[in-house]
Amino acid sequence: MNAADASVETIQREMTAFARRARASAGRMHPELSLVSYTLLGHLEESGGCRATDLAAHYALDKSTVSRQVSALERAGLIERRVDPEDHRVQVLQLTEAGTHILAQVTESRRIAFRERLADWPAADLERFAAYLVRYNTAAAGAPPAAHASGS
Amino acid sequence: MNAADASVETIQREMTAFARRARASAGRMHPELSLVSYTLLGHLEESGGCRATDLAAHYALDKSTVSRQVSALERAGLIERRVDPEDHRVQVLQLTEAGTHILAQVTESRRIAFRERLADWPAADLERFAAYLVRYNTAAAGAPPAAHASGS
DNA sequence: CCACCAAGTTGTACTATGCAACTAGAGCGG
DNA sequence: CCGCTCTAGTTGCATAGTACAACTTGGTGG
Repeated sequence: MNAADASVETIQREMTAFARRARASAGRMHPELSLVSYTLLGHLEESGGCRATDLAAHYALDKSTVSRQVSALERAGLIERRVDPEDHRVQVLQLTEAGTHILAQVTESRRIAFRERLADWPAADLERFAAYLVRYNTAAAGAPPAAHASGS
Repeated sequence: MNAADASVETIQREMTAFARRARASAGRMHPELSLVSYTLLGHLEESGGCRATDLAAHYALDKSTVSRQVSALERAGLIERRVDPEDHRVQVLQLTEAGTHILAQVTESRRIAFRERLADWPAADLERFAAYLVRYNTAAAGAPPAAHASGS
């Protein structure tokens, strides 16, 4: 195995290790907003409102899963649904003020946690690391890990 | 917000996005070996055998969770338990040949998937990315994201 | 109008997980 | 040696997230 392969293996292992911890960590940090809810809210904020189907597609989740998450978020008053006047099947999801507020809070406290862990990193390394992650995830979104199995 | 903060935020968002996908992706890739099982087997291989409590501590899982995972893995014939002769409370967990084999298979196919996504990366970037991840996870292990909340 | 497709919802099942209660073994002070 | 306490692990119970399948409702094209 050459150096590049070794790096790939390290990346694999470390990404995996991180992923395994993330959910639980996120839950411990913010019992009120699970990792999934957080990402859904985040997407709504970025997109400025979208359909449940869009969320499902974006996050490779089943629409039933999204439906339930959305219900929970609506019950919690963090998002609201508006029937699209042009297509009554569609519900446009949008953050409420409470949702925007909570999202900002959680984002901030997550940022603090991350910043703690990254405190002693040189700025140049942070930038490169961030860029690598973006690049990696972009590739992953286009060609998911299951590509050779799922085909989709 | 300065450039470093922006990088931190990007890192946070991208790590989160990855984490959210990882479990499902791993499951689709290898229905026979969940992400958790995979990491547990991996740890057993690395450590050359350890106790359930060690696994729980290492992965910040409840011992009951580990106990069930271990039971499942044993049922599947991938690991075996041996009572420690020096302390009959302790079960030393070790990979069986079948476990070693499956682990190698899954590792290989995961590596292929990762390599696909990283195919067009220069070797130098791979190395740096890997190093960043290791560094990040090491810091995370020492000072988990919930550090400011959990204390321990 | 009817057949078909698309967006969501709901029923059901499964997995991972944590907490609490429990069992069993180890170690310690009397 | 006896009980107290600690540790390792198991089990009962509850919860969250997820998928799949069946269904409801609304749009579209013949």
